[in-house]
Amino acid sequence: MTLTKNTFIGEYAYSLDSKGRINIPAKFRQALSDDNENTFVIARGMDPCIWVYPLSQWKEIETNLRGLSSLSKIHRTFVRNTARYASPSTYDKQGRITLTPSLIEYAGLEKNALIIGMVNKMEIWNPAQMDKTDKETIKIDPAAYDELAEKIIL
Amino acid sequence: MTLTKNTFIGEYAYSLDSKGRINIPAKFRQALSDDNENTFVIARGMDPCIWVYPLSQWKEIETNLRGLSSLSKIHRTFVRNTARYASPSTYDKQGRITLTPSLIEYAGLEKNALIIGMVNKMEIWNPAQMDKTDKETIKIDPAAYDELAEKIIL
DNA sequence: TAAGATTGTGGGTAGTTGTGGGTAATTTCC
DNA sequence: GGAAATTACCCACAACTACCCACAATCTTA
Repeated sequence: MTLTKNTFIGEYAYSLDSKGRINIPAKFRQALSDDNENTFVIARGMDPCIWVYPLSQWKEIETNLRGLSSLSKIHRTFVRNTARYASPSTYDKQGRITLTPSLIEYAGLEKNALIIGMVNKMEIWNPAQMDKTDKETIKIDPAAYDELAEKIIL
Repeated sequence: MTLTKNTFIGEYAYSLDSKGRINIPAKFRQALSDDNENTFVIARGMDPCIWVYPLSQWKEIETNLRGLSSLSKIHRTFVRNTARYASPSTYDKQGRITLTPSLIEYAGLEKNALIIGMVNKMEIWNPAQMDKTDKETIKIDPAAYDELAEKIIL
């Protein structure tokens, strides 16, 4: 059952094979709209994980990046860091995409991987790193968190 | 007799089968509006239970989540924690949805389960856990209750 | 009250999904 | 230009999931 197009939720435990390929959950593939041509764009996440965008979503990001002036150092740095490690990846007949060695290293991926739906994109984590990050969540300001929940959750 | 569409009240004692399926009370299914396509979205509750939203209700949450920028750490964490354990589930010809192992574990569900109407969604509880939580309710600040009474007429 | 319809529960089966590996085409480097 | 390495495409299989049928208990209706 697919919800909204290009929308991803849920968590999946998959594995990386010796060729650096990883399966995209069938539900996520089915959620892709046709104009994505079976293609995702992988990039460095802000957390130690890989971000996986549908191609169409990434194109919007590119448009936004274009709008940033290179006169600003912060902008230049942001654009560079975002674009630098990004790479398109079309999934094969079995539904797998190939990750780049650079991103695998950045996310500290080994055999096991966690794929997490983040609504407009997905994240690929090393399970151990995810655990660690989960534990740090506790340190987040509870008041700010509750305020968010108040606004978002029904 | 169904009251307002997509509105759930009442309590039901059902059972979880070996495949992780649970019946949705017929009254609740009949209360679903057609645009839900016989589908609910299950997610982690704030209490140790499973929250079950009508699809249309969940889509509103998704829209809200989309509005959060991934540049903010607290936003990322919030989106992840919310989306991660959520999963759509269409009920079968017998009126059952399938729960995910992760949510079954989170709610501590075994054979018996309590389904409780929460107006805009429903909750699935382990009966023992519900008892325990009931007892803790006594500890809730009476002043906060009074404040609510100003807003809600019983 | 009796017959019929509906509801909750159990289980079987066929199609789908995730994973491993092989082969051909392409690219890179000497 | 040719060999080695890399990449893209294809096939195969095991595990799982979604769909289907069956039945007993309960509720509805005539």
